[in-house]
Amino acid sequence: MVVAHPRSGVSNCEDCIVRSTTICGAADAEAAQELGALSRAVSAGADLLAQGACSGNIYVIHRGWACLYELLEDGRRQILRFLLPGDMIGMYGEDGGASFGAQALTPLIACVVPRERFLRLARERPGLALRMGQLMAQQEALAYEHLTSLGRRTARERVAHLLLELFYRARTRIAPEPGDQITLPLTQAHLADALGLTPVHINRMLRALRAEGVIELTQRRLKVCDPDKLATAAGFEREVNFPGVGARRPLGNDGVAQFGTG
Amino acid sequence: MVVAHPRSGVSNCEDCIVRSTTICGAADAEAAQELGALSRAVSAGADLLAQGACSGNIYVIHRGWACLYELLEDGRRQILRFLLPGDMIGMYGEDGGASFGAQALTPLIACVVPRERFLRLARERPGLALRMGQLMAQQEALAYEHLTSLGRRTARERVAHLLLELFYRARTRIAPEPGDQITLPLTQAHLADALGLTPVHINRMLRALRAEGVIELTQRRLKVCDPDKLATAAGFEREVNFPGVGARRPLGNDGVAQFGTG
DNA sequence: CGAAGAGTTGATCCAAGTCAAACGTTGTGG
DNA sequence: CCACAACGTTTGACTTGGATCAACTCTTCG
Repeated sequence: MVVAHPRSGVSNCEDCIVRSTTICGAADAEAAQELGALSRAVSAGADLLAQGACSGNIYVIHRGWACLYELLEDGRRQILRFLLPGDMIGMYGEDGGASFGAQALTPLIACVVPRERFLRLARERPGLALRMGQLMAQQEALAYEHLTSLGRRTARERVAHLLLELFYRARTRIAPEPGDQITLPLTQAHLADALGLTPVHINRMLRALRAEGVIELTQRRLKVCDPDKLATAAGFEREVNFPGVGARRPLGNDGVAQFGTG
Repeated sequence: MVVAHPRSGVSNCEDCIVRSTTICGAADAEAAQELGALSRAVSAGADLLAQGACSGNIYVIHRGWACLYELLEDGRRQILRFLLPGDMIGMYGEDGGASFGAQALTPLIACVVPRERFLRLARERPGLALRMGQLMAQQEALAYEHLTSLGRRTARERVAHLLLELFYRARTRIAPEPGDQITLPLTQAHLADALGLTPVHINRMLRALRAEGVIELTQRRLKVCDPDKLATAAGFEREVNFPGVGARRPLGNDGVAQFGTG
């Protein structure tokens, strides 16, 4: 259920760990205050934004995971993007209702910015508008990378590619955890809906990667045991390159420490 | 081959038929002049922008068709987007080379805007920056629609969906032709690379649609004989809805005249 | 005319889907 | 604290949509 946050607005924009990576990084103090003025808490599994709804808002993820999805009329679902802290949705107009929905995957806190308010701020601050364009360009590149996966990569490559991307993104957006692990709050059905496969087939690909000692994945935790093998399985032959994540590093070093520092 | 346009800049921005639909629509006279100052002609089949190149430019298609693509290391190709007059590429940074390439499908004229010049203009003109964000949001929505096709639609649905989208987009971007036809300068191999299928299978789907009297497609001309059947084949059950194209119309009227006038 | 590219067709194969049945985990309420 | 329900994962047997392979034909254009 959607619940009003006990106190409107996130507690403290100055301490926000994703501020520099998101739209607020380009906002002066006054604008930042307006952007962070409202927030909403959503429980895991509930919709932050229902497909077809007219919310009139932009949402910036503050804490937790969500996914952007499209539902077809017969119930098939495509997950378009996983949303991490700092990610933004709602820039696309909603005449006739939002084309895409967003569902919380964990308990979620999102900053709520009425679209009109954002436009007013941005009309006076070119830096804000440009920053938004830059973020959208990153999203677009990420969407294209995803598109290539669905169109031209095998099931195994898709799974490896997505795990690598999520591992990398989570490391840069969420306070790092001890060891080369991340919390991955997704079911195999989520991976299936993101990758255009069935949960059964996702399961087989994951088991294979586990059997080969490439990853460990249990109880919502992902550990990348062999980053190079995972990159190879994802189809990277020379270097790891994630347009839209801002990540590019040569292959050939072992260990995981390089991730997030390039 | 890439050839310098005989006279730098397109002949006349005032007469540009896509001006209002693209970035230039938000530009004052001075900015418009700077945006249209340089252009480049590219012959059919040549790259406007090679994947991996560092051009430092934004390109706005002025005349002709192109496609944005990603090439995998083993030669597999994914077409990410078909570019029509008014479409823009190159907003995403190119540190280490462009992640995606763009190839002309017909003789092409594109306006060339050095990225630094655009940023300078946009820093002084919030309207320009906002317009860019709006266009990118449209592109993003279109990319998501494409993503859903590759992930969750059958081959037949994908083909019908893409034809409908291209038919609709071409009608709004290119001077309309007599009859319910458009020029579609694509080979079946292009459709295959866009839809994640093989040319052989594209051929079978097209033949089926032709045999059912839904479309006619010969010699680079597409005629939509039965728009409702095509919409149904694309998976639309109630209304045609193209996020990112700005098109939404109810099903149930015959004829094609409604397209492009909504 | 002849060569290269694009479209067409049939035969066969295989990656991923479907179906079905356990088995594990998690959370909840009695 | 246990029992049970709901949900997620695993596994095997079988099917299928689309790929692959291999001709052959039709256009286009120099």
